[in-house]
Amino acid sequence: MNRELPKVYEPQEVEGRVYRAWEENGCFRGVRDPEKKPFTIVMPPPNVTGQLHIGHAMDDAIQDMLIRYKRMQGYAALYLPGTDHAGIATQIKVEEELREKEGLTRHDLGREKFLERVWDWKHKYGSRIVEQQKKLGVSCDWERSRFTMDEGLSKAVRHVFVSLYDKGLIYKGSRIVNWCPHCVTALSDAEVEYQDKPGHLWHIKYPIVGEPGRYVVVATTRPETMLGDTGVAVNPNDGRYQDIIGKKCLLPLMDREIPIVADEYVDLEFGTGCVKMTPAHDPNDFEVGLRHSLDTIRVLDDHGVVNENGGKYQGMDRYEARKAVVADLEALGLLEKVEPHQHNVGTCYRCHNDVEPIISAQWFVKMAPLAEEALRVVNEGETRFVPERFTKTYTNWMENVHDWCISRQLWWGHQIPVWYCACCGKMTVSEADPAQCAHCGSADIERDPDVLDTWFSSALWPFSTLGWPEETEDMNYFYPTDVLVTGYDIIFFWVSRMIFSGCAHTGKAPFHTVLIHGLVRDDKGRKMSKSLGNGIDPLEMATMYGADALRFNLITGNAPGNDTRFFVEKCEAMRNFANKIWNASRFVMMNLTIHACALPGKLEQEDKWILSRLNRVVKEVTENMDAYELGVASAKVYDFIWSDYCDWYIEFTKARLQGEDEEAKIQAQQVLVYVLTETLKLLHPFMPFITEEIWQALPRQEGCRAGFLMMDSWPVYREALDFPREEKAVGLIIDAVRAIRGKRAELNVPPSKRAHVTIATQEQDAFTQGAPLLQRLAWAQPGVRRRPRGGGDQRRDAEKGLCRAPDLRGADFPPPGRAGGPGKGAGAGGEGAEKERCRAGQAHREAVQPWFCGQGPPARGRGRAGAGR
RNA sequence: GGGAGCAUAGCUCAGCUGGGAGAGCACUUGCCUUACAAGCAAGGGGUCACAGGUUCGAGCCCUGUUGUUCCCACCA
Repeated sequence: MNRELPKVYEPQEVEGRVYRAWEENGCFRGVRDPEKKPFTIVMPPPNVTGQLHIGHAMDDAIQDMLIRYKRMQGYAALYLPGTDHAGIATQIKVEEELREKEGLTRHDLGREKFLERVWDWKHKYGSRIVEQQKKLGVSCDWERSRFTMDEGLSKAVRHVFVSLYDKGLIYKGSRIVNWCPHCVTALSDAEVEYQDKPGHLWHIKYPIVGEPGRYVVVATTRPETMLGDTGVAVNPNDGRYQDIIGKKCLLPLMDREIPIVADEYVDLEFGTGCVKMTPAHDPNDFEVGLRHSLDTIRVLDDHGVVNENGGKYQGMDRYEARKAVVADLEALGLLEKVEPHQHNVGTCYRCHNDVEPIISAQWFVKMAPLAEEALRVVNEGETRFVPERFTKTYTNWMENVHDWCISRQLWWGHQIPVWYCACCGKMTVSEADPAQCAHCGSADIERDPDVLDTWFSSALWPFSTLGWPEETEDMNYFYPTDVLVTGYDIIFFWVSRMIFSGCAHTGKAPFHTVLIHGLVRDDKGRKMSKSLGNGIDPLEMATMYGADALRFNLITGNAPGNDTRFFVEKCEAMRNFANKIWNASRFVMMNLTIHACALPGKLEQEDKWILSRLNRVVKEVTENMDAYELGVASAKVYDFIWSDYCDWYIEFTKARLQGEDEEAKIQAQQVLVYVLTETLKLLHPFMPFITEEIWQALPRQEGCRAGFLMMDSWPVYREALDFPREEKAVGLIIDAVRAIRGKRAELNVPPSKRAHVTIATQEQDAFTQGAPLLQRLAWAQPGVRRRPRGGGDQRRDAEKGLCRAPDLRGADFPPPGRAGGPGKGAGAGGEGAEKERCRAGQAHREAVQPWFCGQGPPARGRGRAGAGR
C-alpha cells in the first residue's frame, strides 16, 4: 500500500489523475442535506467566448479555497459555475470573424442566421474556459453549470422585466444616452470610461438678431454640435448679459434664429459665460432645453455621421464635420479664439471610441426605489463588504445612481419582451410570446428589436441559477448564497445590481458577504492588456509550476482588495514549497513501519511541542479563513510546514527513528503521520492536488483514513493539545542550538571540530526541562553514529558527517538541575570525537535567550572565556 | 470638485483588536548531509515617508504635510 513517491514533485501527471478521481467520485456535488448547513458560492460567470486569464484564476482560486474549506468543515457546499453570454463582447467577436472570413456583416446574414452563428460559436468555445478552470482544481458542481441564455435563466429575465414593468419600475423614454457610434448601441453610465484628453475650447461668435455687429461668444469643446443648437444660455445673475436675455441670435452656418435664455446651470466663471444649447447631444443642454422649451434637433446618426439636419455637412463623420465647421467659421470671421483645453471624454468600455451623447428612445430601470432597499441591506449589515472600505464605494454609487439604460441595439442577448401593435400603436409586455395585441386584439404586432444589457441577466445570477422564479428546493435550501467573490472593478456593473435585484425579486439580499479582491498586474505594476502583450497565461504557469503553486502564489502575501503583481519567481518559490512538502512526506513514508492513524499514548517533549504548535496553527488558520484572510492563513501553513515541521520536528524525530528503541520509533512515526495529515488538511484548500496525492499515497489501515482528503474533516483546535510548558522548553533548546551554530560559524569552527560550550540562561527551569531532548539529539546525529552504514567511507563520514543540518552532535548535557558547573555527568560524547560540553548555568545577562559562550578568542571577563578547542 | 488606497530591507509585499520589525526573491559565507541542492546552515541589510499628538509603550490610534495610485462627478 505504501506507494513510493518520486524525488521531485511533478504537478502535471498528478493533477490530471487527482482531478479525475475527484470528479468521478462526485466530490464536487452540491447536494441538499437536511443534516447539514448549506454554504453556497455562485461563481461570477466568465464570458462564454473568453479564455481564462490570470484575473479569473485568482477569482476562482479564492472561491475554491473558501468552498473547500467549508466543505471540509461539514457544510453542504455548493459551488455553482456558469458562463455569461456577454452581449457586446460576443457579438463583436462573431462579427469580426464574419467580416474577416466571409466579408459579411451581420446585416447581410439577417438576425436569425446571425444568431445561429453566435450559438455555433458558443457551442464551439463555451466549454473551453470550463476545461481551463478544471486544470486549476476548481471544485464546482459542474453538472449545475448554467448559461445566462439558458431557457430557465431567460425565463427569469422575462419574469423580472415584466414584473418591474408592472410595478412601473421599467419605462421607455427618449433621453440622452451614451451612444457608441462604433458598436452602434446605447450604453449604460457604467459602461462609459472617462479619459482626460487634450482638446480645444473654441470661442464662436453668434450674431445677435437685430443688432448688427453685436455677438454673443460661446465656448465649446465640440463645435460640430452647433449644427443642432437650438438656443444660447446665460446665467440669470450675470450682469454682462442682462440686456440680451430673451433676444435671439443667429446660428452661424445654419442661419437659424435661436433664443437666448437664462438658466442657473450656466457657470459665470467658465469660458465666456454664454453656453450654446444642443439639447439632442448633451445631457445638460437637454435638461435646460426642457426647462425653456427649446427644440431638439438631432444632427448625428447612429454611426456618428452628420444627418440630414446638418445641412451641407450631411454625410461627414463627427470628426470631419468638426474640422469643416471650424474652417468655415474661421472663414466667416466668427471664430474668436481657440484655446487648448483638457477635458474628460467618455469612451466606450468595449471599443474605447468616444461616446456620443445622443437623444434616443430607450428602456430604463427606475433606480431610486430599488436603491433604497439595496442601501438598507448594506447599511444594516445584512450584506457586508470585505474589506470594509468598499462599502463606501458601493453606497456612494448607490446613493447617486441614475436610471439604468437597459436596452441595447444588438442582436445577441435577451430580446426585450415587448410587442408593438401596428393597429393601435400600444405596447404589449408579456412573459410568454403573445399572439395578439393585449389592447386591440390585432395580430399585427411586432417585437421590440432591442436586447437587454448583459448585466440585466447577470443581476439575477445568484437566484436564476437556482431555478428562480420557480420555487425550487434548491432555492429554499441554498439561497441566499453566502459569499460573492469578485474584483473591485465590477462593483457597479454587477455587485450593486445583484444586490438590488435580489432584494427586489426574492426579498432577500443575495449573499451576506462580498469579498473583493484586486487586480493582478504584471511585474512592473501595469495592467495586463492585449495591446501591451504583457498578459500572463495562468495555464502556462500551471503547466510549468503546477496549479497548486499558481494558486498559492495568487493569494499569498497580499491583503484582500489590494492589487498584486505577478512574479514568475514567486511561482517558482511556491513550487519549491510544494516540493518541500513532497519530500517531507517521502521522509515520513520511508520511515513508516506501522499503519498509524492516532497519536501514541506517550509523548516526548518534542512531540508535545509540535502538537502544541500545530494546534495553534489550526486555530489561527481557521480564524483567518473565517475572516477571509487567505493570505495570512496560507502564510501560517507555509511557515508551520517549512519552519516547524521540516526544519525542526523531522530532525528531532531522527533521534528516535534511527535509534534502537522500537517503542520510541513507533511513537515518533505516529506523531509524524498525525501532524503530517493534519497539516495536509490545513493546506488542502490552497494546494488541493499535492495534498490529495500525498494523502492517497500514505499507507492506510482499515477504519482509518479512507476516501478523499477533500472530503475529510477540517482540523479542530483542541485544548488538550496545548502544551505551553513543552513549547517553551523546546523553544529554548532551539534557541540554544541556533546560538551554538551561529557562534560556530562566527568563529569559523570547522565542522570536524568539537567545541566546549557553556550555555547561560535566565530560563533555567524551562531550559533544563528540555535537556533530555538535547541529549537524545546528541546521540542521534550521524557524527556519533557508531559505524557508517552501507559501506560508506568511514573517514569521509568522520570528517564531513559533522556538518549535518542540526549540527548538534557531540553536545551533551549536564544533568538537569545542575547549575553552572561543568557537566560532570556528561558522559555521552561522540565516539572518538573530541568531547563537547555544554553547561547549563544561571547567567544574568540582559538577554532572555540563552546564548552561547564559546570557544575561541578573545577570552575575557565574566566567565565568557572560551574554553578553547 | 468629492471619495478611497498606498508610502516598512536592494526588489515585491505581509504585519489582524497598540508591546518580538517580518516573508519571498536578491546578496554574503559554509555545506552534494540517507526526505529535499527546487535543498541545509549561518549572516549582512530598515529613523516602518515627514511633523506633531494620545499612551508606560506607536509601523499600527488621532491631526497635519508631502509624494503616489485609483474610483466617482453633467462645468460647455
